[in-house]
Amino acid sequence: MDAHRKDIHNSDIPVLCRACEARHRGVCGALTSSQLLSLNKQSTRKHIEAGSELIGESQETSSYANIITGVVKLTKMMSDGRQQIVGLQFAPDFLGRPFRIDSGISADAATDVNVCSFPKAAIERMIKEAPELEHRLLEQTLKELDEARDWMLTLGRKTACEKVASFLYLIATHINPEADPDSASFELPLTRSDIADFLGLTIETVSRQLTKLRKEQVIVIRNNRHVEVPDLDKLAEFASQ
Amino acid sequence: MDAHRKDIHNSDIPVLCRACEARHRGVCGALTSSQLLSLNKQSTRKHIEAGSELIGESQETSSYANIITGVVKLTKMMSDGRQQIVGLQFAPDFLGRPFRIDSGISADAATDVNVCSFPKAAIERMIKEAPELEHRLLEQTLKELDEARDWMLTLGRKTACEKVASFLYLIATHINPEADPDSASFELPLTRSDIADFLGLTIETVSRQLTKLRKEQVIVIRNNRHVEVPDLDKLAEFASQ
DNA sequence: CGACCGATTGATGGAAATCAACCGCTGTGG
DNA sequence: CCACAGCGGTTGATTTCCATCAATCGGTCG
Repeated sequence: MDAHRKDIHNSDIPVLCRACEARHRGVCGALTSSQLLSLNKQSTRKHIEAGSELIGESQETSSYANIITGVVKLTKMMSDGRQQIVGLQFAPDFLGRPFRIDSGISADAATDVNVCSFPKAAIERMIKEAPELEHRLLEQTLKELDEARDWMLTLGRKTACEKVASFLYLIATHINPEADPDSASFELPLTRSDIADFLGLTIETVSRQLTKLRKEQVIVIRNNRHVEVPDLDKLAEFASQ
Repeated sequence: MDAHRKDIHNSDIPVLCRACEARHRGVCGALTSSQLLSLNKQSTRKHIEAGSELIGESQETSSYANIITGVVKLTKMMSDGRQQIVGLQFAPDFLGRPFRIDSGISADAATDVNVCSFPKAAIERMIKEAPELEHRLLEQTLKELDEARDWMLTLGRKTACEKVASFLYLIATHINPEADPDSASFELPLTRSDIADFLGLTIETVSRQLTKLRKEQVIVIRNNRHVEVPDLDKLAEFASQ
């Protein structure tokens, strides 16, 4: 992946981009430093508070964004109010659906979120100039497809307990990818209600399974939100994965 | 989409490609007639019988393919035997995971299938020459991602009856896309067992819901496999979509 | 302090899984 | 030719897991 990075020195990299993960693991890694500079002129950093909407369900959005920090949830809703979270996105994921207005999905900030936002047109023009950018988008889309299909197995075939364990495992391995691969300690980015919507369960069942995992000593729960996992392998067993 | 077709006349189009849907709606539409000709020299038509495997779960596959006719099911399996169908593919879908060996998915012919198969290397070389080809792959991948997320809502939040109705609606609208948009009549490409694995149910529940829909006069069942839907809108209501 | 919100826990009900019997069809072999 | 085994599918009886309904807890904010 690093082979695609056109820059060797940081000399002509925009200040805001220097520490940005999107330039390494994200889509911006596909750009030359001059392209990065031009895109940077049109980009703005934005802070979005937990709970507010990034992309409306079928409202047209005129910009794309990279997630800098925080967690974004992608939700589908039925007309009678039932809803399902169909994806979680972490830094440095690319946010926004290229080449189509909408697919009945809304994107909301699960936690406080910082994004780097660009006009749609700027990205689409740049795609034409840099095929490598489209390649990165394909890579991310394939990754999201894999994740969606993994989750389909969880939704369709796992028990409530396995679902909750799978969720905790997912968060433990995504919220801080560089951390210890054996144990983990983190703040849950979702409320019980969100977790239920992600797992196709009710909040009561989520709560019961969490206390079950706590009693089985698979996890330690501090403040309803803070979770510690002393042994990730053990958690994976409970998740059947 | 037609704007991308480089050919006006059929004169220099390979015989096998002339009637192929992949050249219109599929990935081959991204190729010039000379590229098509060169790819065609390396491609072979293959017939696969219902039930046999196209891509093993983690075995490396050295070729990609376009589906000419038939239905392919993508399956994920757990170590204890539970399984979930995570996608169905119809003509002229592209088959095979670009840029990665595997993602724990196996592809099996649900019905008898005809494919047009190419060596992996040929496609990957052609992607470098024709960015438009990668664009088509991105389009298809985004479509599959949308479908996967739609299905996540079905798996997580719908009742057994809504799931079965959703499945019938999916088949009715995909098996013959050009047909009457109001009613439908088709052979189910999946067994009851496959349907159960697609819906996250058991075969018994699938069977019960089918008879329920039959008694409610939403569908007519002829030979266990042949289904008629006199009113697709009514079916969509039962599917809550 | 009390209202409110998110979360937990308990009691009960229901939808789907499980267990089991049976149907209709096909192919096979005595 | 018929007996019967095998397979996919249906139907019935029972069980189980999760949803639903309801009460309570703990923390925060006005």
